[in-house]
Amino acid sequence: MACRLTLSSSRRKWAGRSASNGQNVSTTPVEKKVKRQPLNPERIAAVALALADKNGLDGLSFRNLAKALGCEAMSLYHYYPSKAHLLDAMVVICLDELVFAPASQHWTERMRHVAWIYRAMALRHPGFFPFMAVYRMNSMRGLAVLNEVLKVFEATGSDVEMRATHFRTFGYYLAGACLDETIGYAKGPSAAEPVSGDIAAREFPSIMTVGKFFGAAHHARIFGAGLETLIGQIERDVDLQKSHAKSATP
Amino acid sequence: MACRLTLSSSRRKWAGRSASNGQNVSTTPVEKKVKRQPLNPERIAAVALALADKNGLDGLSFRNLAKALGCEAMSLYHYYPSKAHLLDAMVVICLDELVFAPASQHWTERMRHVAWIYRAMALRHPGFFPFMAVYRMNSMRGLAVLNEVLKVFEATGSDVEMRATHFRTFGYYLAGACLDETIGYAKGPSAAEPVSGDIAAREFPSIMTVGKFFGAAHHARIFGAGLETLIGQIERDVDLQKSHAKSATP
DNA sequence: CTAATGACCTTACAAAGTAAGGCTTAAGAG
DNA sequence: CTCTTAAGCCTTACTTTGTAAGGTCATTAG
Repeated sequence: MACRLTLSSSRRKWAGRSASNGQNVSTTPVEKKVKRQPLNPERIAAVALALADKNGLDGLSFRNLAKALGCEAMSLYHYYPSKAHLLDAMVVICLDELVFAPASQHWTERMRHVAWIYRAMALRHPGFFPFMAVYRMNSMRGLAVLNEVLKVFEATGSDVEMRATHFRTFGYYLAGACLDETIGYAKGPSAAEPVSGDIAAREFPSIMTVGKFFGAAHHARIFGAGLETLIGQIERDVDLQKSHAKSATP
Repeated sequence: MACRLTLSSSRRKWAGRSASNGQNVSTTPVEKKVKRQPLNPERIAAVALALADKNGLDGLSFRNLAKALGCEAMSLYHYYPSKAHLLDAMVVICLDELVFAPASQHWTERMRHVAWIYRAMALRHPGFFPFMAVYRMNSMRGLAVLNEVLKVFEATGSDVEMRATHFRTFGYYLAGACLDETIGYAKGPSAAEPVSGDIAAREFPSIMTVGKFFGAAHHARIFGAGLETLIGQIERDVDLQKSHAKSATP
């Protein structure tokens, strides 16, 4: 109930204020509009996404974001009622980057396309993707994407259970692969001794042996290998089911 | 620099103190040791893990944890220098639950075993696993686990590049599947309109159709399906490579 | 000119991690 | 039996976070 602000911090705040948007004050109208673009939801979310990708999710606070936008933290609440809503908007930006192949293409091609554009999206947002991977896609936009992908699996002509199964295993693989490829970026809270190369070489020879194929140069090839395995299996399953159906109704 | 504490909050704190551990004070020695087990790193990490699994990662703060342990937040710093270190210890608990199959078994069986015990571990810790999935396994214990799994892939007899590839795709799948199965638990920060069933049925018919196979009852079967696809591919690749090697040196 | 509206800001607070250091108690030294 | 010491736990305080409540100021409507 009593005094809460120290004089020093209070003074610092005012100093910052008068320096940062001096162009609003009527005195000394030099430097008319240094950066004072008006705010809007799109710009906020876009800058937030860029910030998250650069500094990781932990580097994205309302105050940091406001600084990047040239405004105050509370101003953002005029456009997003909470941080969760902002994060949702950032997810939407990412999801909107997913442009699917036309239905005229063969489903194997469409499936490949889904996988590669999803991965490309993840790699474009390495700092933010780990959040997306844990994001429940039960929003309007999220479900729309899932629905679109499911249409590709419908195009295989398999029955409901089979395409549900294929869809999920496909999704598991995509999420896991993209997560793994982006995890290095967003340095999460791990304080553990990042084991030195010397020790690793002595203690973990199996890791050392395969180590040279773990670099980024091999990521795309490995991703493709797993992907083709899954698509190949789907093809075989679909063909088998179709031949069964044919023999059942001769 | 001036006064910072309000009298009211200060008074509340003291009231809480004298009430909570009255057994330490020499007055009224009723209720000798209600719950005052001494702290130790193992107990702290175990309780933290239980707490994270119950309330999700966001429900795990030093203050909450201290309350669950019957001590004060700062006491935990006597055993863990930071929250990151505590999280590392929790990861170690989870990793220690992974007991691998003996090397005498066929590699296909060992691979299946790895997959199923990993999934079991994830499902035992649904609230914490999403953290693990994003955790960089470059700690001593993490690398030890990876090394152990790699030994299984060495047992296939394939060359270095091939087993690196198989290992990674296998890991992608595992991580993605387990993450997906545990995401529902840890309700992350999504404020988005959780679309109502009515709307979903109208707007997303493809999702509705497969919806009944998305329940937990189908999780194990679907996980197994993808797993067998991958193992089957690995078998085929390995056999092919071996036959090539044989024909090259007749 | 006045009033209202929209856009942005200030202040304040609770909860989080944690730095600095104080109290308490039990074990050993004299 | 007293004194010292240190382990174990705690208080206080500071910073950073999200955000509630409400203020300010300019632009536009009446």
